[in-house]
Amino acid sequence: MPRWVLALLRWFNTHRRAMPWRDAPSPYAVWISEMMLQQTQVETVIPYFDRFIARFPDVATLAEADQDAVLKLWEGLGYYSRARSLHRAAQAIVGQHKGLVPDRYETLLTLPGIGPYTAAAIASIAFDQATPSVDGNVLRVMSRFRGMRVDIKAAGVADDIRSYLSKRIPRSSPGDFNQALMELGALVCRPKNALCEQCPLRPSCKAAQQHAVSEIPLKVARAKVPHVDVLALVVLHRGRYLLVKRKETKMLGGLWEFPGGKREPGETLAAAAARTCREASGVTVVPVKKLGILNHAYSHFKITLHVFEAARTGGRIRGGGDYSSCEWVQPLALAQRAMPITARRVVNRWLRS
DNA sequence: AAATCGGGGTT
DNA sequence: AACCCAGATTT
Repeated sequence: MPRWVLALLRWFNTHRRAMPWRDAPSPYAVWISEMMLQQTQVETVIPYFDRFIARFPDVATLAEADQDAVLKLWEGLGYYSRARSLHRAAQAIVGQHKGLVPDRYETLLTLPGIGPYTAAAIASIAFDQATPSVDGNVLRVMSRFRGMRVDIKAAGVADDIRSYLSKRIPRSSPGDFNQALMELGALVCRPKNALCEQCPLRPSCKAAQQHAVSEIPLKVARAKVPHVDVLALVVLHRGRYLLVKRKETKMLGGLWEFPGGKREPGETLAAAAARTCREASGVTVVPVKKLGILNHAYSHFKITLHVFEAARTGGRIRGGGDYSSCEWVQPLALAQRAMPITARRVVNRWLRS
């Protein structure tokens, strides 16, 4: 075993953060936590994890739940395909794996939402399989450690590091080894302002030796994200609000929001309001009053959401565009619907006073 | 290989 | 405002 591996494990023993899924690490808890942790910081996940485990304590409970209930507990966490995949995987585990989370890397890979990172994390942490889990932290830590002046998002880099680590991951505590590398990336070998003087890997770190820690990994310019104006219509009719449900295959799939859509070039806000509401829900409206605007940034575009109060003039509810279905919902029932953060903010800002 | 898919924390 | 986060899936 290389000397740095032992130094890393010793460091982890004294610096590991407390996390609820580390208290009683059942395979189910490890799986749920790893799904939530994809592209999401530890501190953000903790309250979601606690609520999720309390509501869905085991695989069978999750498999039997309605997707709406699963999405509701995911509300605000983002990347909602993770929740839909998690739900489908639970049903696959019940139907094809006797209700037990698979213990082999290759089997885990066959489940929805589980890729190379998550399969390795579950296999190592829950089942002591010596498979390296390579996430963004590990890519940064190891690219620095080995002095790799590369774009860590480029093809083949993860495979290279996975291969490198597979020859060095200890058979005795592979889960701790994987978690230690990630913990080190989060606490010490940070993207900016790395704390090299605290690092157990410093004696062998190529980037530290070359005074190049701030230059590795290579930073690559990102494409600028476009901006679009989006309409949202708050339609109150006979004491109920009009909501539309987004198609599963679309962004924010399975979530409920106020009808609306993108404004086309040259289109007035009022015209766009009427058109997008009709196309999304089948209900025709006239905007009555502008409630306000919300700005929001997604991964690959930014929006300004123009929120209008509108009055129904005709039409009947139906799905359309990005939307699969449509309902009139009582005000008190709005809280139970899983909504994207923008729609939830509309409720909290303009429907509560 | 590149694009898609959220929301929030950090700098 | 840019970058990043215990990535996976689709195009």
